[in-house]
Amino acid sequence: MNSATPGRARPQRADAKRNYEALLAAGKSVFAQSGTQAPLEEVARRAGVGQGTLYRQFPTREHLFAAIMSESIDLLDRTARELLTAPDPWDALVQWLRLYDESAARYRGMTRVVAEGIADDSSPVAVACTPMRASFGDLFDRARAAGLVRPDLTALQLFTMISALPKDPERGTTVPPYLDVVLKGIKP
Amino acid sequence: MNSATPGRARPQRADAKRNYEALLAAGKSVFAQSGTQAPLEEVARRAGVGQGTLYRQFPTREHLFAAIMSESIDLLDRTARELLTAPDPWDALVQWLRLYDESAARYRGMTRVVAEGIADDSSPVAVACTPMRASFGDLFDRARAAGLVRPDLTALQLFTMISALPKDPERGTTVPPYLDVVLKGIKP
DNA sequence: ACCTGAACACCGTTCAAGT
DNA sequence: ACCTGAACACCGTTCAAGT
Repeated sequence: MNSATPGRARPQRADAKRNYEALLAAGKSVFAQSGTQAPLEEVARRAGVGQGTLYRQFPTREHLFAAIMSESIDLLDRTARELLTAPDPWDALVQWLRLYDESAARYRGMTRVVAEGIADDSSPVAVACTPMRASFGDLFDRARAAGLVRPDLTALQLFTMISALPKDPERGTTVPPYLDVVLKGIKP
Repeated sequence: MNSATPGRARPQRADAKRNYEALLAAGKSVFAQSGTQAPLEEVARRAGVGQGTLYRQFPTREHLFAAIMSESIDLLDRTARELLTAPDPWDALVQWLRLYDESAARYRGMTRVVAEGIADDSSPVAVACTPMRASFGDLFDRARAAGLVRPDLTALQLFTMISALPKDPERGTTVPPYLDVVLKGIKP
C-alpha cells in the first residue's frame, strides 16, 4: 500500500469503495488500451458509474494516473531499497533505471505524465512518487558518492531525463540507444 | 524560403495572401505568449479572420507549427551546411545542436511537437524539416565517420532525443546538464 | 454521504451563405 | 475563389435531484 495515495485512509461507504476499485480497474484498462489521452468519459462508462463519481474520486486525470501507478511505484520503491545493499553501486543504479523503464511501458504516455508532473510538488503524481523518489535518491547518491556519476547532476534531474526519453511505439520502452546514451553520459 | 512549406508556390488572391501572413504573425505571437497548446480560436481572432480561414490555410495545428518554424529551419539548414566545412567535425556538431536548442526556445513546447512529428514522414513538421534533416544528417555522418560518435546511433535518433529533452520553463532551452549528458553519451 | 446523468463550458472542425 | 461566423462535435467539469 502506498500511503501517499490520497483519500484512501479514512473510511468510505461500501459503494464508494466499490466504485473506487471499479474506476481504478477501468482506468488501467482504458489507459493500457488507448493511452493516457483517452477520454475520461470512457473510464466512467467502463466502470459503470456516472461521470460525477469519477470526478469525486479523482478530481483530475493526474489523480487517476497517480492511483494507477501506485502499485508500480511501491515495487520500484522496494526494489530501490533492496538494491541499496547490492555490491556494485553503478550496476544497482542501472538495474533500477531499466526496471523503471520497463514498468513505465505498461501504460502508453505514462512517463511523459511523470516527467511533466514530477517537478511540481503539489501534483498528485509527485506526491505518489515521493517515497520512491527518496529511495531512488539514496541509490543515486550512493553511486555519486562513489565517484561513478558526474557531481553536477541530481537524482531528480536524472529521473526526469529518463522519463522524458522517446518511447518505442510498439514496445513502450525507450529505444535501446537512448538509455545507453544517457547511462554513458552521466558518468563523471 | 523553404520550398517544403505547403501551398506557398501557387498564386493566391491578394486577400488570401494577406490572411496567410496575418495568421502566421498571430500564430507566432500566440504561441510565443501562451505556448503551443493555446486555442486556435485565439489565433484567428488576433489575425482578424474567421475560423474557417485559419482551417483553409492551415488544416491542422501542426501545419501552422510547420509554417512558423520554417524560418528557423532555414537558418538551421544553412548553418548545418556551413559547419560542414568547419575544421573540427565534433565541435561543428555540438555547435549546431546548441543552436537548435536555442532556436527552439522561442516557442514553448515546439521541440516536443518536433519530437512527436518527426518520425512520421507524412506529418507537416517532418516535411518542413526535410532539408534541415538532410544537412544535419551530413554533419552528423561526418562526425560519425571520423569515429567521434557511437556507430549504432542515427542522426534522426540524436535529433529526436535532443528534441525530447525537458526544458527549463523560464529560459525555454534544455536544462544545462541534460545537453551535456547527451553529448558525452553519444561518444563511441 | 454518495450517486446519477443532464447541463454547461470550451474549443476544434465543418459548412451554408455571402462577396 | 475565398471569406465569414454560426452550427456541430467532442469531452472535461459542475450541480440539482435522487437514494
